[in-house]
Amino acid sequence: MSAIESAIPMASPYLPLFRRYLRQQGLPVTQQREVVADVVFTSSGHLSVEEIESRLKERGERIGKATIYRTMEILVRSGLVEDHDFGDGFKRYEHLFGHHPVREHLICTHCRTVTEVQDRQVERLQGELARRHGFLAARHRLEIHGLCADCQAGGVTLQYKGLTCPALDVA
Amino acid sequence: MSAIESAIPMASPYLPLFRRYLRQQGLPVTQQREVVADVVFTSSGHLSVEEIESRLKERGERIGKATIYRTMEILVRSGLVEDHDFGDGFKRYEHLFGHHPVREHLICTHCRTVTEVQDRQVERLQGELARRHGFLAARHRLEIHGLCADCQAGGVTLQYKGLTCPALDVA
DNA sequence: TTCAATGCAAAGACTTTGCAGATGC
DNA sequence: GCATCTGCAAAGTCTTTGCATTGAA
Repeated sequence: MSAIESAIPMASPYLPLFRRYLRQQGLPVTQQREVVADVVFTSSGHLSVEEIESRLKERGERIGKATIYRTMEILVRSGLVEDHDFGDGFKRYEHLFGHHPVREHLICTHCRTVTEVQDRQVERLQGELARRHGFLAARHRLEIHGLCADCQAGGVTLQYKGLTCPALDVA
Repeated sequence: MSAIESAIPMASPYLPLFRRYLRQQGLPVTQQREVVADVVFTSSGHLSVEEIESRLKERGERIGKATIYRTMEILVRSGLVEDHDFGDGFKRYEHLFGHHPVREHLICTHCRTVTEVQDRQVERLQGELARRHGFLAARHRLEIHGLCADCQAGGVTLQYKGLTCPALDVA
């Protein structure tokens, strides 16, 4: 192995894909881009930029936030990574290897844990709704908000703080 | 009509609900809260704070942004208004009167138009997925991203900019 | 009168941008 | 070598917070 091909020990087997994408686009394959991509490719779950940054630090890499943001933009554009917005006020990123793209999420409103769920029916539903509106569907995202099993077991209850039946009860 | 009951001309018939909620919670019913709520109740679609602010200016109201944010928080808590995050980098608000809560959205990736869609199947699916994971579902949100009919007619095409088949094509 | 809300401006959190120096090709 | 990237810091955007003043009850 040459130094160029194995600059990163235990690099993700998917890293070459990103290299190829960069070359296809005429973009330089820099060390920073490779390391950032590798962190994302070798992590599971939904990473925030802050989490990516701290994993880089664990590896002894000192890469500026701006570079991380710029690299994430390219990764998303490449189709190798997807970004999510769960309403935390910042984006989260997830690589698309190793499983069918899962876009169904159970989000706990109490502990903010996000659980991935797989279901083929949503795919079908997406097609049906899109067709009905002349819409060309590319991807979907289903979020179900509520309480996870752990929080329920911990005694947390789901309280609806609003009015019981607004429309029927004009005083 | 007393001045108190009709401070706002052509006020939304739902305004009294918000007044009642405030009293229930022991919160003062202020002019600002009423006007902000009325703007939201009498508008359709998904309003950003900036849009709310400009509609207030059109009415000749001069209400600080902080007050708008604080009022929106209460409105969401009251259950009369729902907040959305379509990934624009800011929240949007929608009152829940006049129709079933619609949480299915077709989002055009080109012109960013959001179309509401109604479908009962999603409700059923939510229950099913939640049950399967011991999750207590409160609400859901289904976003389908793609190209709207108008943009398609306008010649916009949905291009996948990434690699054709990443996992099978490691070079 | 008394407690809370308002409005302003400052601070905060996340993200983007500008530019001098470094690096890929 | 030339174009592009990187890293830092500054700026930008949306949102929250602190505090003196105003207002509801």
